[in-house]
Amino acid sequence: MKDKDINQMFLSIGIKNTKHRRDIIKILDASNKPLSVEEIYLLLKENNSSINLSTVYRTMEKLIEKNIIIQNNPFNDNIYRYQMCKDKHRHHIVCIKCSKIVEIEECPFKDFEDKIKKETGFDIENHKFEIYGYCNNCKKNKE
Amino acid sequence: MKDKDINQMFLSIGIKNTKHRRDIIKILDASNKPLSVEEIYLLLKENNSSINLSTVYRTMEKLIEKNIIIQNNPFNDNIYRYQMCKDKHRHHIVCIKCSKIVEIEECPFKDFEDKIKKETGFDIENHKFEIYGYCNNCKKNKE
DNA sequence: CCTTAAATGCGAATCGTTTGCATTTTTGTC
DNA sequence: GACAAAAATGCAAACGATTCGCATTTAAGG
Repeated sequence: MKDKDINQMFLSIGIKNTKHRRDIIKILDASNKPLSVEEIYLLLKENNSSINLSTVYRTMEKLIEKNIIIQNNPFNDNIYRYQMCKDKHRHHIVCIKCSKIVEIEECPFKDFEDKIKKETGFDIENHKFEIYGYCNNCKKNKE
Repeated sequence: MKDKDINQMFLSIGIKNTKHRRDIIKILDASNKPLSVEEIYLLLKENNSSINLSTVYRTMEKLIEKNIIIQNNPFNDNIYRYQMCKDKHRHHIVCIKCSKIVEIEECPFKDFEDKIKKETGFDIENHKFEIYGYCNNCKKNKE
């Protein structure tokens, strides 16, 4: 994501444009998997950008509120992970052993949502799907 | 679940048969939704069964290890919830406002899992699916 | 430049969960 | 039943991800 686009984004959602926020957006945008606050914090440090953990947390909160990112459920470790809301709705598969995360091409739940809506009467807003297994490397020695 | 069956279960999985554990199994078995440790703890108290929170936590751990129960992902509150491994694989829909939980009849992901397996090369072990919306009562005033 | 509101850093607090350790209970054997 | 060994429990303290209060700094707009 280019600086110009990032500036434009902050302007359009009406939040202040700070270096920390630009850096965080770049990191999330460049990542091919959801990142935890800790991971973002460490990546920022590597890039010589000194930042406080609470600031990362507060930025996540703000970006969720503005629908720029979404918060994923913890896998099994009680740690939230975050990813950009891309145009396309995405799911991921997670390796139980090495925690490798791979994006899944398609989301097959639209039809299912309609069905559930009829069955339960709920107005459906969102869903989360996570799938677990052993990746190519780890499946040889599942231990 | 009857006492006889519970005793038999503890015997067959090789863990000690204590009143606390029997009580917890009964509560989980009777519940139509996943329960948190806190909820189990309070239900036990109501039934005049004094127990320590850590004991509930340790019982959960043991029952997961023996594949008697499964641990669900936190919804949005960072609290784990637990449910019996019934013969049938289940999912739930959660009301965003009042947290009401309703069981969904069917799990449509078997075919999808096969597809993902081919695409990614993962050996798939498990999946978790959660769906969110407003229940019949709450959808009138979403606020 | 100057003002105001928002963002940040820092440290302390929160809260669900885990752990160490002493005590109690279960289980199997005599 | 009594006994020994292993497992389970209670209790209090520790842990760790996240949140919060508050003083300071920074961005945005006139």
